[in-house]
Amino acid sequence: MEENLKDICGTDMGHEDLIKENKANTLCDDHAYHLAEFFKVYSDETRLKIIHLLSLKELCVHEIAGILDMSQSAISHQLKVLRNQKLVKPRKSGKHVFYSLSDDHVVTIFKNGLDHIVE
Amino acid sequence: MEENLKDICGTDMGHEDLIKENKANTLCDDHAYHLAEFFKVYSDETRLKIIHLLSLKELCVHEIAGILDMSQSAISHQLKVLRNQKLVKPRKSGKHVFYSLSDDHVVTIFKNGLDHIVE
DNA sequence: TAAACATATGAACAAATATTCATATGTTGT
DNA sequence: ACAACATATGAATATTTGTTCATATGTTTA
Repeated sequence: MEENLKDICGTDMGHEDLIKENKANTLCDDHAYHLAEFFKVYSDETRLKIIHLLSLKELCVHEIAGILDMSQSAISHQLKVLRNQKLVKPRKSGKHVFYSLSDDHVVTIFKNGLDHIVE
Repeated sequence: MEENLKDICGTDMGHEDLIKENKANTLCDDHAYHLAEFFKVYSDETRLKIIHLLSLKELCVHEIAGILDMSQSAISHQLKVLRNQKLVKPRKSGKHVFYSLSDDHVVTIFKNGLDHIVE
């Protein structure tokens, strides 16, 4: 016997109506895009390690590369991503460029995530 | 004239010593991996839209596909990712499978992210 | 000024990821 | 039992993303 949609979905609407009804409620493309970009920055191991290091101390590019045992180029590319998304800010000093976190929000998000995985 | 490293880095250590010193402080690979996985789930537009919809109402696969104007297969694949990471849970009812969010944490993370991008 | 060092970046390559397509499994209604 | 429907999934394909390599720019020191 066919189950009543009201029983299934808690609504009187048929599936098609429900679909039409809810299209208006969809997270808009613009928000979805930016939100995805927001989370994407934090979704890479290297970037997370960089964020973690910078939460402890301002560091220049080759120091980060040395600590993480990665090439200067790889780190520089990732710092560019972090810069573009305004998570870190550079400070030029002679031939060095020192990076630090833009603000406390970055650490907050990082720590919130960490709480969820160590739980 | 060479800048003293103390001036540059706020430490007496040379760069090499600093690098050695800090390797111990690096976010361990295991944590980095899991943290990246954690954020990765939220870093896709389709998954974010699904999460958003499920925060409003329990829905079955073809309803989600209908609302988002995407193929059943694409949605099913993404639901698998969300299931694997325990963000959603399935409830079988006849030939339908209804999905809902596993717990409030998911919405909290979603909303925290949204706050950052609309600010 | 030349050599050494620090960083940034474009291009090439490799790896990961999302969607489509075809199809298998299982349930409902006739 | 059969047809229609709902979902899941493997394989193929397209796209995105991360790293390497080569090199350009700019600063310091000899």
